[in-house]
Amino acid sequence: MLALVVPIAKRRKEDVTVKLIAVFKQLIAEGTLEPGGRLPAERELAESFGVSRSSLRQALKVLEIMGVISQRVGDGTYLNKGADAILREPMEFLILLDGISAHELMEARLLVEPELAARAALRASEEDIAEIHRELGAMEAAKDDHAKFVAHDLLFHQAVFHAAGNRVTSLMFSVVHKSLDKLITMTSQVVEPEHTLTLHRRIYQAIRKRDQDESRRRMTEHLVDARDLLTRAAEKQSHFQMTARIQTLKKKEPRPSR
Amino acid sequence: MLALVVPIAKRRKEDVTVKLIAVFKQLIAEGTLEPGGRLPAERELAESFGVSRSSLRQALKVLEIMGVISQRVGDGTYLNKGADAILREPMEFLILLDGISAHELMEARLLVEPELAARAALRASEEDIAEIHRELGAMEAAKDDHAKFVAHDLLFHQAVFHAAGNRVTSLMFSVVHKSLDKLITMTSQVVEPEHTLTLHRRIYQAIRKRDQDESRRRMTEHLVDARDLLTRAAEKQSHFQMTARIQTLKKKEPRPSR
DNA sequence: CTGAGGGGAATGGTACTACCAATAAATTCC
DNA sequence: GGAATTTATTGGTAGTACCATTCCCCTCAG
Repeated sequence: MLALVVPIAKRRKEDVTVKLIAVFKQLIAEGTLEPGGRLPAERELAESFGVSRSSLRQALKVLEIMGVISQRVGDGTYLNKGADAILREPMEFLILLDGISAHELMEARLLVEPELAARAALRASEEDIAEIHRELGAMEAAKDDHAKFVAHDLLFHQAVFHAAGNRVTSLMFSVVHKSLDKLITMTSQVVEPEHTLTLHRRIYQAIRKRDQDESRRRMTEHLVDARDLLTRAAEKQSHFQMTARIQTLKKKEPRPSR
Repeated sequence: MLALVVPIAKRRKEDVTVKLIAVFKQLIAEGTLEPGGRLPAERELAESFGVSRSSLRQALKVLEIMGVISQRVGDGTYLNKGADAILREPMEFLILLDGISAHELMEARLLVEPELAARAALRASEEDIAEIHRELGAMEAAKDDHAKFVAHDLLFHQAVFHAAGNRVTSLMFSVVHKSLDKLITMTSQVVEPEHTLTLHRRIYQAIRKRDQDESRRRMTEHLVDARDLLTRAAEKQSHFQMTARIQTLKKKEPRPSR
C-alpha cells in the first residue's frame, strides 16, 4: 500500500515562519532576489515584513541550513548561486528516519546510473569525455590514498552524470553519493584499487566509443560489484556516526504526567 | 566543467543552531528519540541543552520544515515517523535557484521511470499491481475533473515506483511529480483524457504481463508524449506562481551605502 | 600621493522576558 | 455518569539588550 501523501488542505493557520519562506520563494521566483545578491539586514527585513526579528531569523535559519542563503556576521546575508548542499541535510535525516540502508542507496544508483551512462555515451561533448578521463587519472594517482581515491571515484560518476546532461538527476544523486562516501571509503580498504580502476576504465572506454549498450552494461557491472561489496561491509557496521553534542542531555522521560 | 563543490574545511565556529541539529541527529541515530515519540517542552529542552529558547526554536523550526518533527501549540513536539515531505522544500528551492525548467524535470522522469517500470514488471506484488489498477480506475472516474485526474495520474506513477520497490527514487521523484503538478494540470485541459488513459492502460497491461521490455517501452512512449505536450504548454507560461505574501515588501535596494 | 593603521558603524548570533492562543487534562457541576 | 468549565502546559510571536565579527572610511605617517 502506498503511503498517504496527505495532500490535505491544512492551509489554515500557517506559521509566520512558513509564510516568510513562501515569500522568499516568491521573491526568488520573480527575480527580486538574485543569486549572489545581498539581502537587506535582518532588522530592516523584519521591519519590512512586519514581523519580529526572532521570527524572521527562524525563516532565515531554515533557508541557511537548506543552503539557499549564507549568513556571515558583520557582513550580511547572501542568496547562494547554485545550491549543491541544499539536499544534504534533508537527505541525512531521511536516511535516519526512514532507515534507508546503504543497500537501498546502491539499488537506486543501479537503477539510474546505467541509463545515464548510456545517455552520456550519446550526448557527451569532447570536454565531458576529457573530464571523465581526468577523474580516471586522478583515481590512478591516488591509489594509495583511500579517501582521495573514493572522492575521485565519485567525481568520476558525477562527470558521467554531467555528460549525460541532466542536472536534476545529477543533483539528486550527488546527495546519494555523499551519503555513501564514508561507507565506500571503508570498503575500498579491502579492495584492490586496480580492480576498481579496471571497471571504471571500461566505462570510460565505452562512453568514449559512443557505445550506449556497452556503457550501460559496464556501469551495471561496476555497480553490481560495488553493491555486493558494500552490502557485506555494511552488515558489520551498525549505523552511521554523527558528530559531537553540546552538553549532556537529561534523559528524562518525555511524558509529563499532568 | 563540473561545478566546484567547495569541500573547504570551514568547520570552525558552528552555529548553536547547527550544533543542536547535529545533536538531534545523534539522538535519533542512537535511538534516544523514537519516531512518533514526544519531545520535552521547548523550555525544558532549552535548559537541558544550555541554550536559549530562541536558538532552540531555530533548530526545531528547521527540523519541522524538513518534516522531521511536528509541533502543535498546547500539545507538544513529536518526532515524525516517515518523513515524506523532507525533500519537498529543498527541492523547490533547488528548482528555483538553478532555474530548472519543466522540460528538464520531464527529461529526468524520462531517464528514470522507464527503467523503474521494467523493474516493477519484475518485482511487483499482486497488491502492487492491484494498487496500480486502482489508480487507473480512479483516473477513469475523474475524467471530467482535471485536478483530480492529474492527481491520480501522478499517484499511478507513484504506485509504479512503489511496485519497483525502491524508496529512494520514489521519494526523490515524488518531489519532481509535485513540482510538475500544476503544469500537468494545465496541459491536461487541452488533451483528451482518453488519450492519456490509453497510454496508462498500456503501461499497466505490460507490468501485469510481467513484460519488462514492453513496460519500459510503454512508459517511454507515455513520457515522451507528455514531455512534448508539457514543453509546448510551458513555453506560454513564464514561471511558477507562488503563494501569497504577508505584507508589501519595501523593494529598497539591498545596497546600504554605509 | 600612497599605504598602513585605527576607530566606528553595521551585521549576524545569542540570551532573556513577556505575553498570546491553542490544547489537553483535571475539575466542577448538573 | 456525563457534559461543561476551569486550569495548567505548550508552542508562537514580539521585543530588548548585548556580544563578536566584519567592513568601510578616515586619519596619519612615509
